[in-house]
Amino acid sequence: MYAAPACEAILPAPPQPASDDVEPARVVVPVHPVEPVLHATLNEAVNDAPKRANARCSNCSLRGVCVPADLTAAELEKLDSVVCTTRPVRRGDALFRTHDAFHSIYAVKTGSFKTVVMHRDGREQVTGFQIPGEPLGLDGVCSGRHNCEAVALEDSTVCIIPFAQLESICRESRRMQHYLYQLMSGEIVRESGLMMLLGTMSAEQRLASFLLNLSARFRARGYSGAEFNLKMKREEIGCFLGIKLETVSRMFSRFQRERLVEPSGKQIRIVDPEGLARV
Amino acid sequence: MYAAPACEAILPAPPQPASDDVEPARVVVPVHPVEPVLHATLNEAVNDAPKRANARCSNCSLRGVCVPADLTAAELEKLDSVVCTTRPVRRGDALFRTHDAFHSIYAVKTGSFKTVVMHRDGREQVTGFQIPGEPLGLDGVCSGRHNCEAVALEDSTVCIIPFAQLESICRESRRMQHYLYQLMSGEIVRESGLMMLLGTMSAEQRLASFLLNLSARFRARGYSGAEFNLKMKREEIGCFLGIKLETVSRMFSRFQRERLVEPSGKQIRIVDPEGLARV
DNA sequence: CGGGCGGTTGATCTGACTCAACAACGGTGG
DNA sequence: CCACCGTTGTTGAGTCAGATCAACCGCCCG
Repeated sequence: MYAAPACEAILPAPPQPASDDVEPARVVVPVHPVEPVLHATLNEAVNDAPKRANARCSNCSLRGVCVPADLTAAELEKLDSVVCTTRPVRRGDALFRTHDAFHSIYAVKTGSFKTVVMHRDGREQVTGFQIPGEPLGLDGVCSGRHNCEAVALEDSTVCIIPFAQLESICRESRRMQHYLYQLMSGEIVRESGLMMLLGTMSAEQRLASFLLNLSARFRARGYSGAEFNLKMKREEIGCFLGIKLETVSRMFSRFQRERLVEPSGKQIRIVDPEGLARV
Repeated sequence: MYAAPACEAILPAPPQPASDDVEPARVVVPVHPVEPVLHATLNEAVNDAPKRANARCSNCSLRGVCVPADLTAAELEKLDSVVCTTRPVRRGDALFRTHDAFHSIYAVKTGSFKTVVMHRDGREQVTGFQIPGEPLGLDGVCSGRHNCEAVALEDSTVCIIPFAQLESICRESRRMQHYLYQLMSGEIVRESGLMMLLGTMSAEQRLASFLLNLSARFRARGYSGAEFNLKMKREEIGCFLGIKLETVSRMFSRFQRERLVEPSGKQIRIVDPEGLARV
């Protein structure tokens, strides 16, 4: 389970020899990226306006994470011409809401998000947490409206990728076309894994899976897989895992007692990953 | 909930004015399609061999269900050139298994399937049931291997759609390209709905949702939405809904007591859909 | 006719929920 | 700087929905 997390695949798992270029080494140090302050002074209106700026996939530190590592220069150039804007989203604000018209998909650039689907009776289910390099909004293609809401867990930025333009790139580049199909298929696989988690696992196993999965995703991005900071609160974790917040808290305590993890508030250190996997 | 089933969307919900052509009227009669006998005499070997035959989307009774209703003649012709084979699958046999190499996606033509993901420790989760017109195998695009196994619930047939060829059609036709993205996105939405079901609903609500969803899907295909035959057994329903077979059975009994449904074995008559939706 | 499978129902048990109290934390204003 | 208050997290006690274990029925099929 530790080596091959079943749920929440690390993006799909496309041809991604990855780490044979300079990128990972450069981002390996910070357990957390420094929170960008550039938008801390922006007011709400400006906050919502996309910012045309250094949003170039060709020199983004996440190249090879949210996009295949081996695109040709021509393909990268086309991507750059489409993915030309980023947008800051403040902690607690929604990037998009359920039933918003769908125009773009997004890639988390910095920070983190949760996606939430809700029932008319008020019931909510968190369907995922997204960290840098991970996609948002793929569920909107189907009906032309977003099916869930994406909320920033901390001050964050996303790259905006207008879907119609992405589609036309994909008609020209076989590689890009296939990658987009892989991305969507990966989301399907991720959700199947979660159905397995929700349908068959005990509360203890759910939390263990969750921690190992997050750990693997952080590691895959060059952050530490052994120690990380959970930006989401216990209630959101519970809502994601299909259990109550008190149960989440109890399971954390149990793991601590059993020397599996060392939680200090939101900061989590995974002490015994094999033990966690055995739960 | 009844009018707009949250989980298991009826294929996505793409531009599908549907019923303004002759198809639905023609298939409206049989609550069950007559089970095709053509392959009942075939032996196992032949059974596995795809059959090149009248697999033409252009005159398939499911046109407008598994493919947009308003494709141009040219687009239909291209589709026909790719979707040229069907394959019978015997009850209990697998169309594909987890880790099989991915080459094609499939559309159920007759019969029905379940898809199952499994954990190395033997835990299983049914991730969906597919009826005629519904797609199978989209989860394989991501890694190039199937992520689940698809098992026929009765003697069935599928249309085989080689994915590489479908991709090249999609590079030529904007409509087809977008439809395929919609199809995959629809699967993502369907699974989100199921996560909501598994994460937040009581056993009673799960079964009610399940029945209403099946009902809507049958209805959308011209079958009766009020009375249908569950090909899957109680255990499979439970494994899909994340509850035990005894609980499924108890909930059926409860629904019968409350005059919501009239089950006689696998044949189900929905008596009070509004009541079911209120559960 | 017998055996096995699928389904139903009852009795008991238990993991997670609910309700409740309290501790720790972070931000705000005096 | 500290006092205060709302939010978030932890822990305990009691309850309940659904799991488990078990008996039994009906049906199909050899």
